Amino acid sequence: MRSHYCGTLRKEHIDQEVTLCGWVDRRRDHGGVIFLDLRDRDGIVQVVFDPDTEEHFQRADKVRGEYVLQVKGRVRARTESTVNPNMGTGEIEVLGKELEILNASETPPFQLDSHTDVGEDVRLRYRFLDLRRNEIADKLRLRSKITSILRNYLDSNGFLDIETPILTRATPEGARDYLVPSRTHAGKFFALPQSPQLFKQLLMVSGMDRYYQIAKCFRDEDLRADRQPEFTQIDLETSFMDQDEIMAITEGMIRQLFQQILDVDLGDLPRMTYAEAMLRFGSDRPDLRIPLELTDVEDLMKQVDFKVFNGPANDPKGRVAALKVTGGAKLSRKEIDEYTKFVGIYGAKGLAWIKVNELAKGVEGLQSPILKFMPDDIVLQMMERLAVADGDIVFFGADKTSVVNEALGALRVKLGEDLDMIEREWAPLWVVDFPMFEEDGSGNWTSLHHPFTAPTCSPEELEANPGAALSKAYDLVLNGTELGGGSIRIHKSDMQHAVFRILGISKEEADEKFGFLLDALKYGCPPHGGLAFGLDRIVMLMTGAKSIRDVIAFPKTQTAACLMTDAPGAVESKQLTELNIRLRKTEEKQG
RNA sequence: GGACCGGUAGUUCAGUUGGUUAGAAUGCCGGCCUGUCACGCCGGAGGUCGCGGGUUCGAGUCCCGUCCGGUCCGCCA
Repeated sequence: MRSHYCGTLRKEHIDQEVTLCGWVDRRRDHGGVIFLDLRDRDGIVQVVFDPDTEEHFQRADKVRGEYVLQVKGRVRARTESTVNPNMGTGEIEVLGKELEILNASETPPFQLDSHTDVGEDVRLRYRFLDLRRNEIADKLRLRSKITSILRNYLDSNGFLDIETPILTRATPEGARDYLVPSRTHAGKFFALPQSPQLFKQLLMVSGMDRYYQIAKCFRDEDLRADRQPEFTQIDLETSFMDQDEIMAITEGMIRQLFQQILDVDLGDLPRMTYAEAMLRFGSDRPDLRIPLELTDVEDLMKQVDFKVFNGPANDPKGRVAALKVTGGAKLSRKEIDEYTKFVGIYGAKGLAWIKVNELAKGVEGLQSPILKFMPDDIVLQMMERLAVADGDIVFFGADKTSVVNEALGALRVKLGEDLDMIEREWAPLWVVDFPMFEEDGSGNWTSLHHPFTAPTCSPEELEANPGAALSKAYDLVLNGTELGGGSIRIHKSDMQHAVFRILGISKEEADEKFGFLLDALKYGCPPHGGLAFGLDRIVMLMTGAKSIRDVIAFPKTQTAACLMTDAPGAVESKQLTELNIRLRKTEEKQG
């Protein structure tokens, strides 16, 4: 039906007869001449109809926005004064000779041109129209290109694309499962996978050696701007590769991706231990674009009355840290109050600060509501350690370590953005040497990664001191976003049982939930490990999208609903009967 | 589960201390126009102020509840 895509026409097509198909983006009727901007997936081109072609001119007169047209005409150069530099096709236009209306359109609920500002709820209700806009469609096109490059890389490195089940059983990975009732097993449920974790490990036991999958994953947890209930992972697993080898091959994948899509060389990715990241940035996914760091000052503060910081005094589980902000003394009292409120979100009970006005005057040159609670020599020692200069401000946090890290870590990022301190466009790194376990506050251990992650020590050492154990886990972080993470897995039964014991999972429970994995470990399981990248987040970063919804064709709202299909919906009682399900609450709203 | 922001014409928004007939822009409809490109000019239609209750002589505006959309905390690798 067509010879060219609208957006691809250029000067070299001049004098060619073309047939175009597309939608009417805009129509400008000048009485004696009608301009139609015709849009398809590749862009927009101006088509001109004049009364010489009377029948077709009359049709062009009847055309409205979003009508679907087939246009035959000749490409011609625009005169110098009518060139439009804002359009890719702005140097040419198509002189329309024939116009066929393939379909009419009602007036759309919102204008689809690039100038329209429209609420996201309306866009999501009419997502099929929203996606017709090139600025949205372009993100999906880039997503397709990204998956294509990743597949090529993995294919050429010997990875096999193998599908794993969507209907599976509940996994222990922490998140709430989406459940699917079984008709043939009354009272039992499938779960949708939170990730293909156990299946890919079993594929290694099977000798598949290198596996990958672009896998849909499901987690029934509350949403965020970068979290959807169903999302996509680039999931991979390898046998007989150690941690460095896996990191090297996946780092190569991400570098090639950025090279080919954005022409950006990410270089060799630096590595940082989890402990260093927490100490310097208060986060295990530090945004290294921002030149601000936390500094421990607990030793200096030992003699100081901690009540001024609203924190627990000399708590061994606490942390006292400072965040120096270069040039931050210009912040107003009101702005500091805003930041105080901001850190309150993370549980900080206050935000102490010292402004450095004129360091040469010593303590006299400082300004702060907390100075009167601190000995002068301590203050000056601290200023020296922080290497402050005139015009700086220093913020302090003193509380439980987790509160200080989260509050000052978030404040660091916010100040970096607010004060326009972002130094470079891309700052990737690996975070390594994660702890195996963390304490949940009531003396129980939980996995920091997941229970199949291998530690760096023996099972005996692990059980002797779980809190000190490190794991062979690694996260790839870019601009403060965790792009992906993985680990070397446990491939021996005694280690897996040791981990289960530490986590308080009984032998019976382990057998019931992961009997198949424990069985597999008995029959020659190779050393193996892998990693999973969040495709949606990668596409977000590469397109600059602020919301994950912008990189998913049909996303869900914050309450995990689809405004277009109105899912989830009620079902007929017959269906429930077949599934042996009775609803506890009678439904007020039907249909 | 919690904090905060928003919901007024198809769309994006304004609406003062609670006061008479709820406005603007854009879109839409009709007319005019041969070089526009977010065309222009003239005219017109278009409203359950999210929903329910309350206070009041009087509610878009105040109060309570509720639904929807969003950002975040908790949660979530």
